[in-house]
Amino acid sequence: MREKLNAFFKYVFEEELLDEIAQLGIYKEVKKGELLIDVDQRIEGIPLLLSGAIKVLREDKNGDEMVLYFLERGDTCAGSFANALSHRKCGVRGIAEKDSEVVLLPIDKIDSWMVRYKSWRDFIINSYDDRLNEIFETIDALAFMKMNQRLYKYLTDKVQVMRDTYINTTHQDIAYDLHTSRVVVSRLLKELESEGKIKVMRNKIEVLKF
DNA sequence: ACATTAAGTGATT
DNA sequence: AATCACTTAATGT
Repeated sequence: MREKLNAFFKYVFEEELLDEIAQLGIYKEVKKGELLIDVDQRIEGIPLLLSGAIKVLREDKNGDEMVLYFLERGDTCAGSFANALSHRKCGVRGIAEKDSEVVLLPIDKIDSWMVRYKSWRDFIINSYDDRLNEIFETIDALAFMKMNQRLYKYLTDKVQVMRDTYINTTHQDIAYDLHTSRVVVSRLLKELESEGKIKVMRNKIEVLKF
């Protein structure tokens, strides 16, 4: 556990803090497609992402959903931090986009770490800033971008997060993530293909330009 | 061979 | 850009 932490956090956190995390954190593997957190679920701990990728979605009462952003290794869901402290419920759903490893940090500790470790404070504040900026990006995409641009952004983001130019997914699943219909996705994908940006296959898309 | 699921298409709003 | 209604293609059993 300590080695896994060192891999990404060696120069992020102080030694003692790393020791505490290794000692108190609960290591958890989340397989692709599994739920890490769900809407209205009580936060059991702050997740530190060691490897993999988590897709974070917003869901409304009708069950309609939309992707907000992806978390990568070294990220944490800062929103869960405030929620955890105030014992509020979570407003988003987190699903593993691929097999991932997380460390769940106990709620009572993260508070005291704030005053004891500068690196922890910085980490949390940075995390907030990162998440906020990502949400701004998605708001911009929603408000100002046409569906074809949004689709392309989605694909290139996914390439980034998955570190693979091949995306295994169906048109329908993309439609759910962008909150549109499958027919539209199919047509726009074909458009992007004719522009030479991607190549579409059954259950698979290759992103050529990104 | 048949059923199921993914993807393509034309027309309509 | 969404929806409908339908076709075609790929895949599993």
